[in-house]
Amino acid sequence: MLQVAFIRENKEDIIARLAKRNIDATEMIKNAIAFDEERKALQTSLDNSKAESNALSKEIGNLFKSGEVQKANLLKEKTTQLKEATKGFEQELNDKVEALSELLYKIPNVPNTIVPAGNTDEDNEETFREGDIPTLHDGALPHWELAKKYNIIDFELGNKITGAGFPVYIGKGARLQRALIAYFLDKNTEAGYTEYQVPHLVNEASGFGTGQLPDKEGQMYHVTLDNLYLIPTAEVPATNIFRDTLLNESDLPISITGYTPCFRREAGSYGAHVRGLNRLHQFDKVEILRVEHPDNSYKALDGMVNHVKDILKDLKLPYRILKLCGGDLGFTSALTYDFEVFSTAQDRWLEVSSVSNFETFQANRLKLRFKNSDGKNELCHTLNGSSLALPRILAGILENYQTEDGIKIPEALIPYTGFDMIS
RNA sequence: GGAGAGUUGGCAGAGUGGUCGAAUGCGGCAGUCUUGAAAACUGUUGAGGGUCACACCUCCAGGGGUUCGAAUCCCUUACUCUCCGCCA
Repeated sequence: MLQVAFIRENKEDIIARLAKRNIDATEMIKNAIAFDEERKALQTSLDNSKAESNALSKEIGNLFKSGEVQKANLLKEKTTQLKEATKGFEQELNDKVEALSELLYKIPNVPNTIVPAGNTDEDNEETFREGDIPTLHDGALPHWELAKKYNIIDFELGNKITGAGFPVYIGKGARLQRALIAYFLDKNTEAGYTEYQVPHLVNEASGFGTGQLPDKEGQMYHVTLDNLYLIPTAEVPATNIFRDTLLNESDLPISITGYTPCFRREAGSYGAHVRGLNRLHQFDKVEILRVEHPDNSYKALDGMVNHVKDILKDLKLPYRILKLCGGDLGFTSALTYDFEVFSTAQDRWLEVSSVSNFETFQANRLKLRFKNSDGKNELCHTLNGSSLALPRILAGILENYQTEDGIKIPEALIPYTGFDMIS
């Protein structure tokens, strides 16, 4: 969420930049500032009322000590009236604060100036493309057919055990999953990210910390008996490591990586676009996350983009990078690059990674700060990205590496799979 | 599941009704010494609101209550730990 002080000082600029998301924030911004003014006024009234009570209490204490009980009792009566007033102000203030934060929760992050305008994914700007799109043999299959043909993923079995969107990986398919996870984690740790294993269920406070709650709770599976949520991404537990923390400047930057399964309730659309591995309720992902000094966060974003590029290059998958337009940008992000791998047999691009800079948007809600060189507490910048999400990478490999004799394994993965062919 | 103890500043940890925003240690910052660093010594150092700056207000897990006055007493919720039980 945005800081009120920031809104107050950059009103026009914020409205102009939010327009890139195709929202007219004029009213919200105006209200936020007005609510804050009102909040301040109420706070002052309350403070004055409390200051008076405090002074009286002190006086009463002294009177009791010096034995002037009658005088003390007189003052006591006065405090009773003050209490009423204080309570009233308190109530009003609470209401105002709540109204303000509800409003703030609804204002998305301000897009970076380089974010292209646009409404949908059509308007995203391609910034990079690499890798050759292979020419497949006649009768090349989409990955769900390949999965069946070689008996490496069983979608129907998942239906039986749980429901749609919970595939079962079998034999070399399962081994390939495990190989990808290990490979990604190795690549990330080699690049300086510290590996973490985090819980797959989080409490309510964590859900609030990263903004899944209060609005998007429908997207998470909820364990009502214990009031815990299954994580939709490792970003939630990993980011909440830093909830309510005050770092030293020398602690920055922090780079962590972790593998988790991800659980998403979202039903999504139907048809070919959600077939097979394209969209699942449970999938595996390796995440990278950074906590940065504000001056360095965009450099860090570039670093993360380059890192993901290296991996895709290493896997020899044809991919492109998109700079997301305002309309496609996530609520909390200031700038996002999406990575898409070309799925040759489906003849479409599949999103495999999304790398974002949230600037202070997450940190503000998390209360993640560092002590800067002036000794002042300042919000950190947070960034994260997938490095990488498994299902669509798997789909990309299956489809792009298929031959008439079977599916070849990318060279970089062979040390992890222990085999070079699925046939 | 049963019984008990606890939750205090960046961290550890004292504090049982007014003199407590809170001892002490560690850490951080600044300085002395040193070619430089370490060590040692000296000073300084919680957060938020508010103000031009002060004043002032709030915060001792969250919420509520008692009281003129609460870190301190009471209720409640969450969490942590110990012992017992169960168990991978």
